[in-house]
Amino acid sequence: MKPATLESERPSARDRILLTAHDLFYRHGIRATGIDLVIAESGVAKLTFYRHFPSKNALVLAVLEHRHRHWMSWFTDALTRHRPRTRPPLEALVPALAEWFHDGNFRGCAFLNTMTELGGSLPGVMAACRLHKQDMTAAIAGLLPASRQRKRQALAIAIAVDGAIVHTQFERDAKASLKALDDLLRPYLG
Amino acid sequence: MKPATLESERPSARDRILLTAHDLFYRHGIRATGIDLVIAESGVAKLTFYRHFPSKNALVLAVLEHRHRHWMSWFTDALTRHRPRTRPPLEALVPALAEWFHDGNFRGCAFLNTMTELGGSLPGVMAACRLHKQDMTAAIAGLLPASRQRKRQALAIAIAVDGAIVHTQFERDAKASLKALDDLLRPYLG
DNA sequence: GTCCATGTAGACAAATCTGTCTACACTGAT
DNA sequence: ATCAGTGTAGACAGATTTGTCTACATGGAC
Repeated sequence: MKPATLESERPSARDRILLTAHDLFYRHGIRATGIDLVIAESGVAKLTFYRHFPSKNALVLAVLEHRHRHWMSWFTDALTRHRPRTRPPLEALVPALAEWFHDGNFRGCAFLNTMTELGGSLPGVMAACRLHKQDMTAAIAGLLPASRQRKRQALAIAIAVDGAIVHTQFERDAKASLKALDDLLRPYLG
Repeated sequence: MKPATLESERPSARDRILLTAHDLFYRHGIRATGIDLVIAESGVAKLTFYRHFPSKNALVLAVLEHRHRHWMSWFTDALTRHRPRTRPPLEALVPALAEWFHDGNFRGCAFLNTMTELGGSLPGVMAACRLHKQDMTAAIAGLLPASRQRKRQALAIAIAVDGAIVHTQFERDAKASLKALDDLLRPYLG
């Protein structure tokens, strides 16, 4: 996952804020990350920050939106990269996730994390999280053969994936999680 | 899940603090819950609080310990209550979880929530979370027939359960989660 | 009776966090 | 040349949070 911006020029102030916040929020959590730190790390003045984002909450929502675009484009790309020629496309799922789980910066699903941190308190977070999971599930459904049970199967698989994500997050053992996920997926591989 | 204390007498100051904190932390998150609120809600003086718990962090760890005991005793009890006479014991799992998921106060796994909120920052939280999941997995293993793959199967099932927990948490649709979990478990039911 | 553990009420210090405000500099378009 | 937009630096207000401290009450053990 992620180069984020390959452009060689220095990104605009807004982008620097967004990317810095994305990193800090993901790494340390949102409530644990003060605005002042985001501002210092992105090398921007306080007034500049507040010109682009009216509040920390607005920044949080913008970061989630950015994260969603970024993650989904990585995910669909990884799925096509690992797509096997002859065998069922679903086999791409575990290798794709393996890329992510083995990334040194992996800290679970940003949407699940954000939701547990401030799901109830910041309106919009819940919706963003649902949208994200919905799109992830749809991408998984795209790997399954058309059938009357496709949606149902995709949901079960998405739930297994979420389990593997959180398990990797606290157990720090990507290999074991992936093997277990593979076990759970076996019946769906035809 | 839970009556917590059936004793008719007023619980001790320490217990009131512990139970109040448990509720508030679980419902609104830990960082979102100030010490002052815990103190006010448990009807205790500030000094009394600090005589029992040297800091908020100590309270957090005590609450997790309490939660672990409480949850595990509910879990094993629910599993035996739903144990079918003639069919495989694993069939008790979904009905047991259904009790929890349908509880109006359900807000996901307290350990996963706490870990995402302050896993890195408060030493001890990570360990408590691992211990909890380890014990949960062991309880699940107890439902499986002895075999060389029992541990491996229990891990896969525990991951599916965690997925169902978080899915219920953000989608608020216990029925769908439980059906999907049932799908995932089918191969393990013999 | 005295002492100690345990309790209540609430003021207070110190840190931290969000958001506002003043003052100034650079750049490109008109 | 001027002006609007965007930027920097940093002081400041106001709220909130954790944890300490003083002063006092009660009830059981010895």
